[in-house]
Amino acid sequence: MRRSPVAPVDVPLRLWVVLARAFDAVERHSRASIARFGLGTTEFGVLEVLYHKGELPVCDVQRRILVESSSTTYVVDKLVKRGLVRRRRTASDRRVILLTLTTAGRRLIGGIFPAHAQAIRSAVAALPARQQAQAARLLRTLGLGAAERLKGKEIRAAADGPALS
Amino acid sequence: MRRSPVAPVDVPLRLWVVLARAFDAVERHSRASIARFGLGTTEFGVLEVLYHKGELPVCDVQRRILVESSSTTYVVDKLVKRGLVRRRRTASDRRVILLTLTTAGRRLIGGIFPAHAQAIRSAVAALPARQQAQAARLLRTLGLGAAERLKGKEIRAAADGPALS
DNA sequence: CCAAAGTGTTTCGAATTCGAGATACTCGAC
DNA sequence: GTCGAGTATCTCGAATTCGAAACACTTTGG
Repeated sequence: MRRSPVAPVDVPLRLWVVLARAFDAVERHSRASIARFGLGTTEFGVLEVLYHKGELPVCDVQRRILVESSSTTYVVDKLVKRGLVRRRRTASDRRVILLTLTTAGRRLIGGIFPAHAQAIRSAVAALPARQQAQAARLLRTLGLGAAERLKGKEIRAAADGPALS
Repeated sequence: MRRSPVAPVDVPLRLWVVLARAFDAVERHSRASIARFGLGTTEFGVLEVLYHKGELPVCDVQRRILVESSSTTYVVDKLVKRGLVRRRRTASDRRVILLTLTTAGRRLIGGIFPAHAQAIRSAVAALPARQQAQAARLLRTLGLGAAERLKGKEIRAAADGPALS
């Protein structure tokens, strides 16, 4: 009677699977929490970043909410139309557009955020605090490493692609 | 001179942020790896599940690829049109539709999978094997717990919603 | 056997996201 | 200064995803 009838399980692949599943499950909590207030995930993301970091260029916001630039424009447009966010030009660099919360926007996110934070706490509560911190450390390393390798690949692809085709 | 000028950082929120970032970074590797072969993430997901598990009902496939049922129909349709997957009815339960790879589908995914697995290994290589296993354990607990709490909430919402409105 | 509740799959329309490519601007090398 | 590469933002069309609801079938409990 063998212990492992098929394969000794590929650890990296297993990590990727459980990472995706964990993200999905927690994201559903997050989504549900946010949906209560009539916002989408990325809309909430924009408001939250501006709430905690203050006025920021679109590109900085984009990096934090993990969607492409064209999607960011779309989301910001909606928030501007709803009177929650304002666009403003800078003198220092005329390419960038700064985003700020309006008073209404600040009031909205300020009222929502605590409940949302609570929802996230409950979502990850299967791990005790100590293990949450440990998981966070490991995930940070994992994420930074993956992002780093990604940058390398992009550069290689950009150099190879046009040159070799 | 204080150690922590602002806040002592909320561990659950930080965990959620690094989880999302790690997922995003690894997912980009995965996406890029899969795109080389002219497939989308979910298309690949369907092929891979069928490759490793054999013939399966649509609903089983759906649970594993983490998209809603309507999206599953959409993706399976595309794969059927491309001649990679076949739909088949069962006598035992006439509601379910079984999915299988065609010969072409099996050949395709069989040729692709090793390279993809390699891409994933490289994506998560920032963590040594020991820590990968540790992260996988923590994420498994986290994901299962979050999914569990989610089920509870849905039931509560279904009971509350219609009754109280 | 029947009704009601539950499950598996699909349809449809709307919302979101992406990718490629414009546009406008900055910066560094020459 | 000016050319070219790089950056910030936006536009547009296409692909993907979702949610709600329809439909077909099965199961459960009288």
